[in-house]
Amino acid sequence: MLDERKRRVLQAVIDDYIASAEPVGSRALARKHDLGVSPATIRNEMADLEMLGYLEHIHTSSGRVPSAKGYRFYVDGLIPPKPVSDEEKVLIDRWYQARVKRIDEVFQETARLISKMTRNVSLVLAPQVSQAAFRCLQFLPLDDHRVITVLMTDAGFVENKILEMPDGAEFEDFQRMARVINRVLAGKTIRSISESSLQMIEDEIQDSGLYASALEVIQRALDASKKERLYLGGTTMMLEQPEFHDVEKVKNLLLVLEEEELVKDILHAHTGRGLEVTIGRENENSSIQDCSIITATYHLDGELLGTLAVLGPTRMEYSKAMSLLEYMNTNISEVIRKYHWKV
Amino acid sequence: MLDERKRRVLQAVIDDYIASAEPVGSRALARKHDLGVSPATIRNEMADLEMLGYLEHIHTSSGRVPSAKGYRFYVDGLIPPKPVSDEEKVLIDRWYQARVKRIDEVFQETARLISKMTRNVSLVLAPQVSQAAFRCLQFLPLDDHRVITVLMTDAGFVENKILEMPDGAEFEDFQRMARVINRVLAGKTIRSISESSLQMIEDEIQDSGLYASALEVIQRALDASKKERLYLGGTTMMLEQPEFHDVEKVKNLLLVLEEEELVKDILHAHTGRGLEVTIGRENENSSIQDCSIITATYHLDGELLGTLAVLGPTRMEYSKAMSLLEYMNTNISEVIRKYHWKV
DNA sequence: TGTTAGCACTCAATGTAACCGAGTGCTAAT
DNA sequence: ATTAGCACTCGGTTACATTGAGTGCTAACA
Repeated sequence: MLDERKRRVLQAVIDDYIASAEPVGSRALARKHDLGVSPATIRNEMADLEMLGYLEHIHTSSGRVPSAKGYRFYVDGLIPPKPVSDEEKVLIDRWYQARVKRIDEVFQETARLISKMTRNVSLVLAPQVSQAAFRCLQFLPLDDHRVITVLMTDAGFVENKILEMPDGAEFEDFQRMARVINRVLAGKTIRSISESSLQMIEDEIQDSGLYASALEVIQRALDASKKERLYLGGTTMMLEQPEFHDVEKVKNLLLVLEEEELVKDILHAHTGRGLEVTIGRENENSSIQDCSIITATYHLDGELLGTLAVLGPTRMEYSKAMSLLEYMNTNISEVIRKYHWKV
Repeated sequence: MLDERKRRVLQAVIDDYIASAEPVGSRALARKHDLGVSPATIRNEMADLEMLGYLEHIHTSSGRVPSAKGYRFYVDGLIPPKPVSDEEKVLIDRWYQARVKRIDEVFQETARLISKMTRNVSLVLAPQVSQAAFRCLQFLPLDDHRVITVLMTDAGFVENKILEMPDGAEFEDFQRMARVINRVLAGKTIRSISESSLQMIEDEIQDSGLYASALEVIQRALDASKKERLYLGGTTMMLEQPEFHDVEKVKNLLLVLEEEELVKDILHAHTGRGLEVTIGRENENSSIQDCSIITATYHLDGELLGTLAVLGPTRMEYSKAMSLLEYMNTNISEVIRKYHWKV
């Protein structure tokens, strides 16, 4: 374990580097933070820290830069508390109370706020619709051979999908089907709609001669609702970070972010209860190994609903991002509770 | 008017510059395009073209670059036809025929295809929902004091919005209202729902004591449907263009593109029937004055529905982008016709 | 008279050398 | 154990010469 002074030096180095994005040297360090020792001593300490793997050296005679291990130690223990400021809280709260919104706006704006305040990319994974309670399914005629299926849930999600009517089917049939479906599924969580529920529907519908297509229709409507939605924010902001002054890097990162499934996988890797920080190489995905991700999962009644995350260069303001995520987390949980989300 | 040879030289210069992004000189020009004259002659012609304002010179002794006027002349007359290749057509057609989709997916994918094939940013402005025919409005209870309003149109658009119930209102009241509304508005274009229609509804509802909130509720549901939707594609692609190797430029452009209203205004400036090309300084908006926009409007029964556009550096492949837009335009018109869009 | 070869000239880009300065590592003094 | 001092490193900057693609002009040419 590092002694007190080493820890202070390490913290000073990292704080400095996060603020300046430049390798930090002993003299500058002694000047800014008063550690009560001379640059020479700091040099010795830094050499030790490098031996131990917490700092890195590009070459002799350029300042030190934190290593992944250094950031890890920093995040796990040294990190200075940097609570969300009151003005920021006001800003956020005002927004959340502003007015009743469609639930997807809530997620979109949450992403926007997070990225605006951390100046990094933010990611918000919204709960699967399938975790909400089924409210009703309606069919509406679109034209002679197509119907619109509208699925509604407690949380205010409305999912719609165009279905082709099987040959010979009449819209009347769909309406009858809707009545059956709604009766059987009323109040159920979408996810919990199991084989047995579908079986019941099947049984009821069978006499009407619609059996063949009925299950498929429901299945497709439900499938559409299983998709988790991903909201991105601040892809522009990241251009302000010095590490993204290189267009190649920007392009790589943007390409990753465009792959929705890939991003979801990355987020799904973090399902722990509290905040999780993944630093540089710790990331599975090699194209973001010079980035860090902070994730926060939100829950209701102990059930995992979704994830908030900040993605930035390893040199990111961990403290700020972490406290902000924590704060937004409580906010979004609150909103979801208000919307009567059922699990 | 330029004589034949000048036109050929101008075209060669622009073609070359579009392909290479480098100022083009007389020697190289003579080598690649065989114009049948020596570099010296080409130099003379280029000097003339510069006099006339079609070409520009950063300084003595670097090749020529087309001026806005040069591009304009090129676009208006010289442009080599570069039809969409058969493979590309196959690719596009296959996609369009793939399966029945939600209409918003059609627009989103159209944007993606355009940007993918032009390697530039694409913009797709979808028709206002209000240009579609009203199909039905439904209220669904969300909780004690809120209802979900679902508005459906012929074209398969489903718009939903959460409304707060006025104090003392019962969900029953909303259902009665819905019946009235649906009867009165059936078959009307949403845009054409005028004061008189609303008046009729008002009259019918009045006795029920709901008058005060009824109009407002409908109005808000309709308002939500007035919004045109904008779909963007290929913001990543543009990073491949050499003019965007500078992060500052990228940032500026991305900032503009983030301002949805601004972008819509830019597109609204072009309502002409065919393709319109706006080159560099011709753009009103100063932050895109080193870009060109090509717009194509699509129509149904003579009525303007929406816009497809490509946004790229002034040095863009006009010919390709133009023919592609034209092709996509017929495609999307076709799709819309199939979807029974009513104006 | 229009075209072309030749040539002097220009200027961005590239390469090279010198220098500066922030920073280190080591040693010796405190 | 700490620190002052000093030699050394190396990226970054500046200055300067070189290169090469390109022009403009003039004179020769068809």
